[in-house]
Amino acid sequence: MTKSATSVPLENDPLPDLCRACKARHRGICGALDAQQLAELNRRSHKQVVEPGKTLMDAEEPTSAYSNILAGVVKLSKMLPDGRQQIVGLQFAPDFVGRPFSQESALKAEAVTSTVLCTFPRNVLERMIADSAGLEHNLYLQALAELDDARDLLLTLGRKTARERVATFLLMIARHTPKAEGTGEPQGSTDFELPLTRAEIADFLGLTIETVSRQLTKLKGSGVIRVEANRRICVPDLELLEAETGD
Amino acid sequence: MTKSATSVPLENDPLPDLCRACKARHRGICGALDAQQLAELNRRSHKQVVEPGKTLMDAEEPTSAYSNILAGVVKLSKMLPDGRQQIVGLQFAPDFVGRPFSQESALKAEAVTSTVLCTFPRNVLERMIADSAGLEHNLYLQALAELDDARDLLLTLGRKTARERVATFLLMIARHTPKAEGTGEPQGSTDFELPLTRAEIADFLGLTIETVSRQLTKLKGSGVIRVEANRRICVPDLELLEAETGD
DNA sequence: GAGGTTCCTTGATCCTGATCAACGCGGCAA
DNA sequence: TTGCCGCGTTGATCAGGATCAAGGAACCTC
Repeated sequence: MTKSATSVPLENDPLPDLCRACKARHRGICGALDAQQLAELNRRSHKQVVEPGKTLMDAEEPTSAYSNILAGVVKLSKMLPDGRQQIVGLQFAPDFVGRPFSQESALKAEAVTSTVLCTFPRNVLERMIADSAGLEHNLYLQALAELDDARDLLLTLGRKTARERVATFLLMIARHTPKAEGTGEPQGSTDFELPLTRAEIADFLGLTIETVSRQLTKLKGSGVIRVEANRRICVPDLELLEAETGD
Repeated sequence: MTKSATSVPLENDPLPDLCRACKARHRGICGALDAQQLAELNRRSHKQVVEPGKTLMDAEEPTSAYSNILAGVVKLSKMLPDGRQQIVGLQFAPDFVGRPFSQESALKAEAVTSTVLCTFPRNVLERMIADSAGLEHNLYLQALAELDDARDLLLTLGRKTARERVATFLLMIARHTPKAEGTGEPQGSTDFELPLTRAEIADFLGLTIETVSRQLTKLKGSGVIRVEANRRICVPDLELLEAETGD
């Protein structure tokens, strides 16, 4: 495993530039490849910027490509025939997006923020999986991590109150926002931008827009958060927020 | 992959008896092993019968063993500190139970019905994973299948009404109950036993016992199901039930 | 048979979050 | 400027499911 794999100075890094992000967490695909495979992957992949709201993958049409997220946020959602919608997962860099070994995924993947992707054809990846055990291992680790995420969310949707759900969501985003270092932020406090609209937060938490808005207002009233702009949240004390999550 | 792998007559099957179930679906571990590995696995594993309510795995203590389910139903659940509980997955034969590459799993696994397991030590499996790509592939496929299950459940918990949730659950169980052949059951009808108590169904669907009970009564009143005994359900027309699920 | 248990159902009432509705704000095009 | 939008907030009301409460049925053990 590449626990602390930043021993190679970036300038001399044999990794294709698209793939550096993958080394940070076990959720990208590049960490497991050897130099030759990386080179091929880089040759066959292309960098892509996707604007908010655009679809990367749809339940209707079979996916022909896979991607690694280099920057931005992607939502995975499911919809009922009558239009009710549920976001079943959020993915951040350097997550892998796509559904190996299956032509379609029953999921829709959409860019939430402006998103930078490293995209490559399905057959290239599948061949690489076939002859590189490490690659499949990395994908497996990511699937296990997504499974943990999904099950945490199940607990949230099945058993938490609206207030707890919103607090849980805020904490999740706070944890996905890299801590700006040396900014003199007091210990235990954070400041971050919500990548999702209220409607998306509602679809993630199984609530309505109005309820999300009201709970944010109440958390503000309790001094747990400050809402600086619509999207900008300040958490003076993370422990206070944690105490609101129910777990 | 072993799509229809029952070409070998069972009497002449080189598979250890514990592992035959694994061939049916991509959720067991044996399908991927060669004869020698199967022999070792069989030598190091033992068959185990677990009574309803007994714990196979707990969030508190690190798991030291993995299992394959040979018969019965296992529930995976999470609990909040105040006791609220959510079942986040149900596993049937020949699913694999355990959390590779992690000492603890944040989940509790309990037998729902009387369950037959094939259990083996963690280190044996992890060594086999290391030198058999096929094994990890099978585990990966199961993780992907569990992920799909979890996300279906997310949609159910986040966006469906109580009636739809109960219908969805019944249909899920119906589909996991092997169709008794040649019993002269009319086409499209099914008859099955609920493996879970009302309380467990409630914990699975994010509802209360009372709501589950009432919705079952209402579905009965609408002629969608008949409740023959507390646990025995008869679905005269599966399409009627499907129409109640919301999807 | 009495008494306990567990599991399930049903009724009455309450409350959280949904629904319906109005409005504020900022951006943007005509 | 005037209208839009899209996005978010707030208020009033409603309703679905939770909660509280009681009781029935099946199964123990004594």
